[in-house]
Amino acid sequence: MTENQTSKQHSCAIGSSSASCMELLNSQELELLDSKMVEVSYRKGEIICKQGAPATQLMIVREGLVKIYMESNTGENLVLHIMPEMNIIGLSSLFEGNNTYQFSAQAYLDTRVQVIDTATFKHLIRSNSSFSLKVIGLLAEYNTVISGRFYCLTQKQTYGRFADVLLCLANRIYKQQKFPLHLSRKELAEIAGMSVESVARILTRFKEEQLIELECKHLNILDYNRMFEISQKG
Amino acid sequence: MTENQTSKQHSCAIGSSSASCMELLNSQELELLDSKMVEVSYRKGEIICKQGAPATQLMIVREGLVKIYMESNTGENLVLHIMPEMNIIGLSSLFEGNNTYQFSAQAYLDTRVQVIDTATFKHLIRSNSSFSLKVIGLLAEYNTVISGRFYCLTQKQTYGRFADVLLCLANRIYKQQKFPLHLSRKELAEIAGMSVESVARILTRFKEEQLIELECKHLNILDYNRMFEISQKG
DNA sequence: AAAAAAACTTGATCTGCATCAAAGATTTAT
DNA sequence: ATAAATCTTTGATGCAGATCAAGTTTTTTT
Repeated sequence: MTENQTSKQHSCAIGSSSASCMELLNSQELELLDSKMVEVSYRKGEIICKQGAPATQLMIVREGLVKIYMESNTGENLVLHIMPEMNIIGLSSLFEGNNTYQFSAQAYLDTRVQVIDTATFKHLIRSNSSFSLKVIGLLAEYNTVISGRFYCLTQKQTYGRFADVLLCLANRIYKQQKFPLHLSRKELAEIAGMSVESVARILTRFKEEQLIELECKHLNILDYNRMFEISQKG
Repeated sequence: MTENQTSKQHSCAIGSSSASCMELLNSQELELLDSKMVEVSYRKGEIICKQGAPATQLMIVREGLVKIYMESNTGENLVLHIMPEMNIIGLSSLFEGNNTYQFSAQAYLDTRVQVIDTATFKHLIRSNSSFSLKVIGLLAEYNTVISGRFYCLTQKQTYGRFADVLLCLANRIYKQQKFPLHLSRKELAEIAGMSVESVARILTRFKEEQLIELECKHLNILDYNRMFEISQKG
């Protein structure tokens, strides 16, 4: 399970860098931030922000796991990004002339965010060049994450995509090959861009082939190399 | 053909804002830029940068049209973005720890670019906060463009996707409903994420239904509203 | 603890679109 | 101008994966 392997597969919904850009602020800036910032907690499943709503603020994820997605008229959501702590929701609404959220955000788990208005955030970018460079890095990374998912969902087929999702969970969230599967089949299906039935079929197939083990809601990737192979071939 | 309609359809490969961030530099910074910058011309079809190659420089498109795409092992390319002049190639390779291009770039038309090393570019970001804010805006826009295409190619089906491409060409590139169709069926297919045969079939169908007119390599969108409707329904 | 609801699995069918194939049109080379 | 190569169109076939349907398990409610 080398990081090198992970980086090649361009597919994961989660970025690799920890987005701790707040560390770069000086005490005065931190003070400003503190005075302007509000902390909000969301329960699992609650909507954090809604596509189309006025984007007057950014949200920094401090704890939990957030799904960033686009809503379609058909009711099917397109998951763009999954954000663990230290990521920033709404950065791409920062660009001029764009005053609404392009995406919705929902809590996968109980989540705590810090809300900051865009004006203050822009002020910090202006006043602190290291901070600004870090924000650019963050946006660049979000770009890479979305492009990777784009590639994965359009070029690979179901087994490859699903292998990708499992590897992503193992590598980026739980950081071990055996992990608790909090997500429902429906949520997995949404992330992998396929039907619930396909998820069920692929899981049973993976079990049959001894690729994974699934007991008491814990998933164990038994053969990491073959799983990686499947994710690569598509 | 209102801009409002255009903005709703989240599908176009081309951004709307002109990325003239260079205007924000002062004379000293421009001098630095000039001394460091090299201009390179590419012929139609030539590769400007290659996925996986070391990303030591950025390229500012000054003239022409550039395709940004990911290469897959199957030979099929995924078009992420189409950049007219005043866009910057390689911004998303700016993030720390990422030293290779994630995408390839190829000239659709004869193209002139200005090449600048990332170190100098980062220096400019640090020294000029307006410039840095503009770069953030640009990256945010690229994010939106890619997400829109992601949505379009995964949620809509062939007719909707193809209508989108035609509208994108009309609105963003040629800025009129009748325009020269320089792109081959193969290139159109690549942009719309479908086979060449599907493009041919859809075009004849659109002609039959009097939605478009195609003579002497000029395409005319006869019924903009219905085309828009098709692009929306998917 | 029983009943109701939701989540999951498995098989059967349907369909959008790619692929294959072959003919016609256009461009490029000779 | 003719031949060769490439591009485009149109029809026939095949397939991955969605949808439909029905049964099973798990979770929630009462």
